[in-house]
Amino acid sequence: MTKEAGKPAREADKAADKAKGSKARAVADALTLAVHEHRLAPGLKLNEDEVGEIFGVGRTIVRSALQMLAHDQLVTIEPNRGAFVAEPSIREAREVFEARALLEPRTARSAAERITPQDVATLRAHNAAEHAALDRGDFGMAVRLSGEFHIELARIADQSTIAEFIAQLIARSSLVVALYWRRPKAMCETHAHEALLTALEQGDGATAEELMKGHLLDLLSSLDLRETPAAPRTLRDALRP
Amino acid sequence: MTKEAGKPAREADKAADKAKGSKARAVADALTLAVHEHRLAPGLKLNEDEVGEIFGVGRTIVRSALQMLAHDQLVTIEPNRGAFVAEPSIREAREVFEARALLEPRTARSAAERITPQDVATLRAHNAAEHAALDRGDFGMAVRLSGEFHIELARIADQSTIAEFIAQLIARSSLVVALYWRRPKAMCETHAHEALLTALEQGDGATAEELMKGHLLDLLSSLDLRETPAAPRTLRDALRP
DNA sequence: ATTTTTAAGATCGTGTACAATCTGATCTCA
DNA sequence: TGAGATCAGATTGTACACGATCTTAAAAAT
Repeated sequence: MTKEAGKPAREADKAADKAKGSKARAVADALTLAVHEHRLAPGLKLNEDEVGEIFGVGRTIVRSALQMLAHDQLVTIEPNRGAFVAEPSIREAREVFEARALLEPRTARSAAERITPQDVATLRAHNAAEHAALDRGDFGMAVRLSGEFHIELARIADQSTIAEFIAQLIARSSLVVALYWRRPKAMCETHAHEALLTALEQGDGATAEELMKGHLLDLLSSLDLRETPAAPRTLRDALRP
Repeated sequence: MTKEAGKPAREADKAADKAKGSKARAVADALTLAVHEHRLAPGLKLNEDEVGEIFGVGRTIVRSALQMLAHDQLVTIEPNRGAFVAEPSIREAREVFEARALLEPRTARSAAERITPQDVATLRAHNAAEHAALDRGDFGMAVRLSGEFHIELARIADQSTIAEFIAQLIARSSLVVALYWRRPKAMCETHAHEALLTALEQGDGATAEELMKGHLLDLLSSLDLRETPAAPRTLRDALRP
């Protein structure tokens, strides 16, 4: 009996599951969450020793986690310089939304065809939480929940490969929003999500696809992606705050 | 100052080849290439010490490279067990082609709108090399070149984010082909590529999009993705669905 | 005073050693 | 003989130390 008998509750084991997967994954997930909630500003330097100290792990773990994030383009690793929270260029920002425009509308249609009442309940809960966060003024949490809505949709569509891509794009979108957000008139977003939700609930795939397409265009148009003059955006300047 | 006299010796060639990326990237690229050429069979165990010995690097580098490949789902890392060349399930195989169907046709259209004579020349060279490899009976090289055709197309479309996704999907497609290929009547592929090339050369985006869509469907239909594959690859896979 | 040089400090890249874990085989007992 | 326990070998997970490289800033020379 070297091992505990059986496997206990699945939901309660979530934390243990991550710890078991690997500490590096746990650190990477924590950092990703922080990016989703806009708690890590683009350009911030992520010192390996410092991060390791915070999470109580060695530098090896931190390095592994940072490499994961670098692969998702959430951080950029400059050789012999260190890791920094990524600062997506305007071009990259456009590319991210271009990719989302290719993936998400069709995925929303698929989701509409397979959605279950349970899924609807989950999404409604997400929506409610997002509203609550906005009313509370917790913009970070609102951005995170808004992104999770899209990720959950991809998961419902039962296409884990595409869902993985979308998750990456959502994370990068959080950085894009942090950099190029125009005005806090984002409230339309939650309404867009609600309209989507009703279409999904009725199994109306075509409408869901169109709504998602429009939603992404709205999001894109709410950004300020004009070319910055002379681009004085060096890392040194970015680190000045 | 005298950098050349420092420590060139045996690593000079590799340093010149991948001067920018680290050694880990070089190892990862080499392994990826081997997968593309069907030189690494799915399910093969990649012993860290062994790989390190082959490439003349330490286990740290190998570990980093394997983590990169694991992120691309080219290898699966089982905790305390090691790394194995991935064996995509039938479901994963379908998902890969589903994702390609979403990304590549529209990307082909974009490529047609931006393609330059230089790009056409490059693609023609690729095509010729693919034909030559097939005539020579070098199927591994043919598969690799066929994949690179698609990747190059995405690059021409000037959407590096989407190109990155497609590159991942192509790599996984190589594994899928290795596992589920039906018959060596793949010659249609090269003709499909040639038809695409002419459409691209004429800037006919709509035709290119349609051709790509059909090409991907042909590819998918040339696989044997029946739910009951007579070949449960390994006992481990059979026991761990 | 400005520019170049130089040195110090800090950070990252890599190899190596040790601990944890798994696999496979041997041994014991019914 | 067969099932279960135990142990040796091997492999991965992690921490740590040393060397390489970059940044920073002071100091010296023009």
